[in-house]
Amino acid sequence: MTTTRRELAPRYDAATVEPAIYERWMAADAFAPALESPAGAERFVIIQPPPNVTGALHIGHALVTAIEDTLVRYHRMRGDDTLWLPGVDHSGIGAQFVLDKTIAEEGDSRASLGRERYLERMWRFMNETRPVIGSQHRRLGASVDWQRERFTMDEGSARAVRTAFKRLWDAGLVYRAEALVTWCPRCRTTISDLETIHRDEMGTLWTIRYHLARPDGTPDPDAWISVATTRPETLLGDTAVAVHPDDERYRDLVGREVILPFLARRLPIVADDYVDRTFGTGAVKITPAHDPNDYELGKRHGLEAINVLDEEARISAAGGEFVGRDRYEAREAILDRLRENGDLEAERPHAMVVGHCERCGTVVEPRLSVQWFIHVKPLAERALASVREGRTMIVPPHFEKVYTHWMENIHDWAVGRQLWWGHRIPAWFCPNGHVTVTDAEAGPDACAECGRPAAELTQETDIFDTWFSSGLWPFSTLGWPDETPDMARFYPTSVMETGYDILFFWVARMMMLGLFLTDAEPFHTVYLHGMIRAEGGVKMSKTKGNVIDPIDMVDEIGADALRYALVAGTAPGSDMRLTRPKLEGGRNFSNKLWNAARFVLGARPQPVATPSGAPTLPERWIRSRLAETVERATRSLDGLDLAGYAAAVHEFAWNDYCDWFLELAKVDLRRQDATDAERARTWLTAAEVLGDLLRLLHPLMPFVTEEIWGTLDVAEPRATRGEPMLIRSSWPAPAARDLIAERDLATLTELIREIRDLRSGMGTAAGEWLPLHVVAADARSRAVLEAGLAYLEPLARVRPVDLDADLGGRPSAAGSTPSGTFWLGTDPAAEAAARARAEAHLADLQAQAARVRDLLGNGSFAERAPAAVVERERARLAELEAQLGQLAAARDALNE
RNA sequence: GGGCGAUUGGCUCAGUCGGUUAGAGCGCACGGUUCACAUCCGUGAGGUCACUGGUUCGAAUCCAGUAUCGCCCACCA
Repeated sequence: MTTTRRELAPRYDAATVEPAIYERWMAADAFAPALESPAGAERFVIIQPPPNVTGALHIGHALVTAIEDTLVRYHRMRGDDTLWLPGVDHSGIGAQFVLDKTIAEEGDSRASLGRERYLERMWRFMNETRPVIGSQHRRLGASVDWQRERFTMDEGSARAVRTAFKRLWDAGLVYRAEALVTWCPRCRTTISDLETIHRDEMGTLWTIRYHLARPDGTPDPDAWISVATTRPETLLGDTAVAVHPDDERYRDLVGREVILPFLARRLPIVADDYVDRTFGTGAVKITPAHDPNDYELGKRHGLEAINVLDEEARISAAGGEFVGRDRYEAREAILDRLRENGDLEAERPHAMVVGHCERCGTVVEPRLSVQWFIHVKPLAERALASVREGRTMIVPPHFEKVYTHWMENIHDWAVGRQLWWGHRIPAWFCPNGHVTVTDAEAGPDACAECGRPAAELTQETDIFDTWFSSGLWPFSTLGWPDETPDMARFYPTSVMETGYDILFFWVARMMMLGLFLTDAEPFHTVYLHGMIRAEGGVKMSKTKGNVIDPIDMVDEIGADALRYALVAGTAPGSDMRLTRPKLEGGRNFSNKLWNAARFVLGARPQPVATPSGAPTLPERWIRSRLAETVERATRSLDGLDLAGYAAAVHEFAWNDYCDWFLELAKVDLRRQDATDAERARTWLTAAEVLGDLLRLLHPLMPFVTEEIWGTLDVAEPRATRGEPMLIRSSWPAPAARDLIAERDLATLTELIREIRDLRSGMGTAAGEWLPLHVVAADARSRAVLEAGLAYLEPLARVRPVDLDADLGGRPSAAGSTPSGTFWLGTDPAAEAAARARAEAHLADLQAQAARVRDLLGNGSFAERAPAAVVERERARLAELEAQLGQLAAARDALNE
């Protein structure tokens, strides 16, 4: 650690401070909840999406961390029983995708290694990549309970997965069936609809002639039916041609047969409503094994489904002469041959939607296979009711509609994946075709139906969709299915925070599985954040070179600055643009805090005397502003409005504390006539308010605030109330505001601002002292100005100040505030500018007064508007008229 | 083909229950060597709140429609 705890370096260096601070938190075991829940404490448990084990954290993870850590630190300071449990997801398909590429470089492949050695290799790979996520989380300041860290492939998760599946099975919610599923030929597994990305693409629509069969079974060269297709290679699997039953053109052909090219298969011509007469030729080739619609039609007409693609999308043995060729190669070959035969009637460009694998981008194929399904309707109904009836709230609320729409139209979940890395489905087959599902780690003792011994059973080779284990995360991490102390203490959880992009993948599954397995909503709030975009609102992508790496930013400007930039000015559920200036704004804010603290610590009287005397107006004022900020920050955080919280604290820190209070306090700390006791009181106020500011800001910017806190603690334990670490300190308590101090200080600052404005407009040199003449609006204002003379003079750069100015015979009053009018003694040249300004000001006030007068004169307004609103307008008019009176008097005096 | 969201100064975004003269940060202009900070200080300019119509004493805010952009969902060969 290079910084001492006694003083702050002239420049804030996040790169050295932040890691040292994290070490101190770890050493103090500051993240874990207490051993036992404190009596009377509320519970706050946040659920985070466990990042994929293989990756490095991207900017989206940094956003997750910023939001969640802010909430967690806030609740910890509030004294809630707070848990943030870290972990990583094994990411079945994603991990295999990455490992496959890695081992390919080593000259290996899935096939060359075999399942067992591949999995060994995977575990080795896991152990290499897993620590990366952890260390990056630490850099971002995540105050997670590392002792409870979990992994979706650990033993606890494995047990939860087996138990969950067994319970679903026992409840009759699991079935195994042949179905047409989406298949990725590169990942060589089934993927779900959600994992399929549909893109509009320009393809080709080919028109192909299928010749009618003659009685002897040979194709009739002169009679054919033309069908349109975008995937000619699938014709190898055709088992019919379909037309619309009412289509005059083909009425006579229904019931006859055509001969499939290359394979010479006889295909019936069937009639079905599904066919769109206006599309293509109005006749469709039917490939039940490779098209969802054809599959349905095939079932209606009892057609055979012939699979012509293997798992890598090469033509299978059923494809005759084309066997073994890649699907696109085969397509070209087939087209060439059709062309040669004169059976390719037409080809034209055709806009269509093509499905791609989310993971690898490969064009997916519908594929007929036997799959495990979860019957989700009953699960979805409960998940819907929970949200509809408000037991789980979604933030922002409009995502409830998205959630509802998806849940209402949900399809059964194909949970099996033909991969190796993941939880193997705990189902065993016996030679009699029976299925036995068990949650026992060792597998079943015997077939559940016929009693065949375990030795004769074989386990299912499919594994679970990664989201099945992720869907158990809120409770599997707490020890479920056992009734552990953690389950009792932390479940159901509080807030589940994630991006809206995985609402269906993850949130919906957690809701369904959580309700079914634990009979409780797994969390009471779903907080969805938006996506982070680059400049111009475009997606960040490596190819565009506009990716912001969070760890680079932490290195450069610090985690605090990054966190601030991510949280400030963002609304839940909407995308945000992260730009360089925004990040710099965060850095500047860290710097500002650092320097404010440097000032406060450097201004410490040596020694600090026992304070005495009544607090000054600025002291009362800053405490009142603090009280309001505490209220605003608390309300915002309780309402999950992180941007509101960030704005409240930023405004207080910069505008109230630095720009006004510290400048005013400098006057008191440096005045000659002050006693040590008074000076001590002012300084202590500065230190104590700084202490509370650090508390308020700590959830969002934990490092810089903790570092300053450490120094402040040494310099002034009263300011930290003896709480040695900020992370374990308490959230500021609500306090009463001092509205009189706020009004009185406004009297002073409004005048200062007006004078500065006038000086700036006149082009007065900044250092030049000008005489000030003031006519106070009332006795109270005059008293405030008199008492505040010592502040007024240096901050407005005016001297001497005449508080009892006489308007008669003086130059035009150049400015006015609600508490009075004033003019500056100036040279004649500047006076014209001042006068013009005064006239403009007067006109503005008159226009305002006229507007309010009109409003009040409108009978309907007085009658129908609420009394409070009317009253407010009346008061405003009175104030405007008072100011106008003063200004008019000043002008009259001049004109005489 | 459905659905959702957005549209507020040059840029990025706030704007509560409809109620003063619509705010902030960045950028811009002008001025600044005052002992916390130029990653700063002071001052200022800049907005028909996308458009049209309606409700209302009063609309950025509520309602209807239009336009543009974005996203999600969807089995048309």
